[in-house]
Amino acid sequence: MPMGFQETFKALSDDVRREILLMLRNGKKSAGEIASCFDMTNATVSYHLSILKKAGLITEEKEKNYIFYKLNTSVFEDVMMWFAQFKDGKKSE
Amino acid sequence: MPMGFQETFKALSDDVRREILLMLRNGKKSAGEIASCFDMTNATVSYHLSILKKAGLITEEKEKNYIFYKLNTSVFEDVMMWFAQFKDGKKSE
DNA sequence: AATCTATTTAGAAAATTTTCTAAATAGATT
DNA sequence: AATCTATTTAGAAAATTTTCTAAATAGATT
Repeated sequence: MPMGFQETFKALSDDVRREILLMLRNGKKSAGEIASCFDMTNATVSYHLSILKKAGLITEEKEKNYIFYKLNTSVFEDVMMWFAQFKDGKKSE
Repeated sequence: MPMGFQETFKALSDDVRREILLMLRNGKKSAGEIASCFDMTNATVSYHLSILKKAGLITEEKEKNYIFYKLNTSVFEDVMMWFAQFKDGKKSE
């Protein structure tokens, strides 16, 4: 689903979106719960959620008329891998 | 020096800048050497270098009339730490 | 079926980022 | 001292991102 690193790193480059990710560490939260933590409209938070979703960092789950979001840890692993290239990278290159 | 994560993640969110970082894995390179790998003006690459420098991801070193850039691995460690928060984060929180 | 509740989508304005051209800087060479 | 070489800075244009308001969607309740 995620188009690649460009999209994922762009998603990670915003304070609000990183805050959302931290917020989801201990389990899923609805769009409304997430939005209530910020001083911006629900529409704007929804925009940020869509960016995180496109980047593959979160997934959604509909229940009643709520939409719950939760972390997709596998993409975090991928980003970690990218950083691993800088750990004593001299050997393989 | 780096103002914090916002700046560092913003710096990492651009393809050109991530490419520069990869390019510096096997040692320092001058601004000109770096610029020659891209299809953009030296001035533009200089702009990207300044963003990476402000983010603390690279440092510069003047020699003759060249300016050499190299990775500052300690800031990479810091970013890795941020990601570590998502690794089985349930216990401590 | 009408209404309510939670959320997203569309479209526009504001803010930020990226890129360029032209000029500036600064050390090295003639 | 004049010039050359490598690089950056300034300022503007173009592109992208963030935010808002208003309207749309869709499932739940009355």
